[in-house]
Amino acid sequence: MRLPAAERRQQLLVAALEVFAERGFHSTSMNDIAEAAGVTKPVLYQHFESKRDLYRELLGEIGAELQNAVAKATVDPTSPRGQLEQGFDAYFCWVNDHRNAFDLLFSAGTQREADFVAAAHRVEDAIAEVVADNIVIEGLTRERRGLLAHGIVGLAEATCRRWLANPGDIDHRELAAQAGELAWFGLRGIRGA
Amino acid sequence: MRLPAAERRQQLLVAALEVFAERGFHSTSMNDIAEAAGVTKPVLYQHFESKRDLYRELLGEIGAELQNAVAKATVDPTSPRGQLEQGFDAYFCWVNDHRNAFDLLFSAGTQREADFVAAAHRVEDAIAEVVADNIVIEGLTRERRGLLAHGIVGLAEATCRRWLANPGDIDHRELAAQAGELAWFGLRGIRGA
DNA sequence: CATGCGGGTTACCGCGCGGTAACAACCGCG
DNA sequence: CGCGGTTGTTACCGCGCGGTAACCCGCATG
Repeated sequence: MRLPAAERRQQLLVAALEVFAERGFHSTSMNDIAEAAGVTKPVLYQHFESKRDLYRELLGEIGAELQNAVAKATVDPTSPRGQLEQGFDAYFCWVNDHRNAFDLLFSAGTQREADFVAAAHRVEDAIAEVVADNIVIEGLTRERRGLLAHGIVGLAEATCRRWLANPGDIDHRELAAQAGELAWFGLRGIRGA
Repeated sequence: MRLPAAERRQQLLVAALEVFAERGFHSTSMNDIAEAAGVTKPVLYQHFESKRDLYRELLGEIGAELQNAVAKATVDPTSPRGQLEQGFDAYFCWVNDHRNAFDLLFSAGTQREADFVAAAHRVEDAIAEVVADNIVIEGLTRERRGLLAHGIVGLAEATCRRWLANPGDIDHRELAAQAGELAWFGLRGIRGA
């Protein structure tokens, strides 16, 4: 069945996300994606310059979404601890609703392709920045704060992976509460230089 | 120059590690590795069944090393908090001495190749298990403990990545102290159900 | 009915890479 | 010296995949 360009493009992105997330970048051929979308290869090339281009576009969209979700959840002027927990919750919630996207960003073949890696890092950095802004400890190097923030972002990532990998269905709120506690009390314990 | 089989094999592993760590699995050809080792392709195939086989072997060796380093550092019967810090220190220290290996395990092309990913996960799981054993909080599900442990392992990983990515040369001990504090006080703050 | 255009398909190219077969040089040994 | 085994090399194959050229079809319009 034929579709107008805009819709087709969107559908291709959806299909590509699914296949890429499942099989990774390199193990996925353009044919695979086309087939998954019920069309043939050249159609893909009508909408995207190249395979890498398609992948990049996905990464960009997805990364912006996640970044946005976290940023939006943390501007709300509540207690610092609340901000932290809300941030985690937004993160986990988003992941819960976009597992494929999460896989694509942080598990699938995004690794080691220079520009891809850069895209994923940009997201992590952006989120870490938000976290870092909420770390208020006297006598701490900027660099040290950055390390802590990245550590916490990594904590969120790893927690997610374990969460998704295991069948035990824990609500993302409980998870956020736990991770939030861990991070919060951890940060409170840090002594400034 | 000609080498006895055992030595050549070892040298090939070293060369392969370097190239794989730099360019990732898929972007590295067998020719690249051979060239980096100063030989030609068929020599590689005299020592390793296939490209994947070579990669697997590297992952296995490296993973075991890291796992070992952490495990050895934590059997020492000191305070729980000391164990935690020593664990981190062993981790960071090992990474410091084997940056390529770390890259290969957790950053490079270990991507989405099912068995490769599994190898990396085995290492994380093993380390997380060690961590989990040291978490003694009443009223916590086994699953919850696992999540915390994986979170902490992820924290270590992410901290490392940020550490290596940035020029600022911080000593791995300082890093371990900081991460240890974060994790320790974080865990102390967790309330059992 | 002609016509033009947007959406799709078939069929193909070229290249790079994993992998191999066949051959060549070097060693120790009787 | 001749001889076997070990270490390397040159030259090749086949295939899969990214990417493309050329063609097709149906619809809206005058």
